[in-house]
Amino acid sequence: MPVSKQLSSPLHLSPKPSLRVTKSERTRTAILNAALDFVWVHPFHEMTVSSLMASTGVSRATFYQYFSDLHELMETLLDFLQEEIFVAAAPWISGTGDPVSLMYEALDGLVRVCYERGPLLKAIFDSATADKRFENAWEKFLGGFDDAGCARIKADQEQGLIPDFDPYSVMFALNRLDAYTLISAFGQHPRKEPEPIREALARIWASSLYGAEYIGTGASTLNRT
Amino acid sequence: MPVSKQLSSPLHLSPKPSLRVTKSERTRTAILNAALDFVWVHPFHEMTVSSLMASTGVSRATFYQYFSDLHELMETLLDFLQEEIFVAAAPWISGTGDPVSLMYEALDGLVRVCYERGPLLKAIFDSATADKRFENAWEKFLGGFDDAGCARIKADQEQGLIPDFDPYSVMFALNRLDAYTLISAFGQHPRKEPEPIREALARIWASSLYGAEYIGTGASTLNRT
DNA sequence: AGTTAAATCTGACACTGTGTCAGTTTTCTG
DNA sequence: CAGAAAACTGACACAGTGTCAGATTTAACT
Repeated sequence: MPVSKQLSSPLHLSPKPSLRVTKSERTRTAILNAALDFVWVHPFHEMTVSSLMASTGVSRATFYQYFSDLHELMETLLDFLQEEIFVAAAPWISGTGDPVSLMYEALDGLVRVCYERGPLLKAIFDSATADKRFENAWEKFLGGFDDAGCARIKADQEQGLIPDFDPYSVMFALNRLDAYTLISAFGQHPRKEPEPIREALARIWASSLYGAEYIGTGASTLNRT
Repeated sequence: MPVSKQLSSPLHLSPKPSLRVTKSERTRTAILNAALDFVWVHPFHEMTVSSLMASTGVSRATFYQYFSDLHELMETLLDFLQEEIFVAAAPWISGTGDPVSLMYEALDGLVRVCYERGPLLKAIFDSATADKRFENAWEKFLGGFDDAGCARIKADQEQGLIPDFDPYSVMFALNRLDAYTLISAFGQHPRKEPEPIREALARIWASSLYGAEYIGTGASTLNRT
């Protein structure tokens, strides 16, 4: 019998550490954690309010006390993931120092977070295709990176580090590159190995922005888990 | 009153030109065309069998004589689009001559097709997220380009035209770059302008594969519509 | 500890959309 | 133009959604 590779279980949320933890807070967190567990194993389109609430012990109707529908639930999880991704990408977006090293650092962190959260990321992405409001939220999320990255390119262009081209459309494309590559690679079971993906993204970013001579400068920290 | 930019209407399918056009063929084509019309204007998740059949004049139950569900319908449209995309991408995949020019030519055709078919492409993509079988078909579609592009990279690496790196993961990433960039840019109303997108993709491909010195070599044919 | 208003939860209902089937109507072949 | 095959249909059972009036539980305050 082949030993199947065990998935690491998803990180759970815990209620805000206030003095009194009300029942309401506990229930809400239980629902969110049930959703995290669910999407780790099942594709988003199999998620129903019933299947979710079954694993919490409270009734289906209760779900609607906390979320207006499944998309609002997923939007909450996006907020949570967004935070982690912002932190990871921060170096290149707002850091100071050598832009090329900062870019490698940001990409490194981004790959790590997306690898850890792979199935969640994919579920969020999938749920965005079935709801107008959530799709807007997702596009705003990506759009934030378009604008921030665009600003960084302009700054580096003024310093002569990046050749002169339309920063917006290149940034638009590079962000979609990251998003869909990471979702494809890490949103499935089994996930692809992170290291080759990180190298491919780093190569493409480095050569497109700063030129071939910088390729391979960045050292991966992915292996010190 | 502001004049809203008119969308060009979607190209329709016609039944195979055989001697006798049976009623069955006509009905099937009518359903496919109704779907083309529908996704040009509405997002995929608003498509129901009823809404589709309403615009054909035949009853809802008839739909199931031709397709087992909406995803099978979309799979049929994918086959149709796939053909156009293969033709567009053929130069770089299997053409002979200067690889850099061939790459520009393929990218040029790809952008043109995806611009013309934008909303259809997006609808196909969206429907793939809600069905296991169709998701596999979509991944096989992209996977075909991964393999073909990979072979081209290897061939060009042996000729010293492309630096030595793991061809698979770079090709994986570049294909996801194209797919999601084109879907994002042209799957919405209004679509983005094709020319800046083409330039961004061409820049990224050229610098990642053949090096900075080739950027800008390719002349666009996008404007001779 | 006991009371009670507010917070939380629930069963039951109306609704939308799916996929199927027995039976009717239309097509078109010989 | 007869009749078998092809095409179509109304009606049904099912699965999932979102809502609401009322039941139950919580926890704040004597």
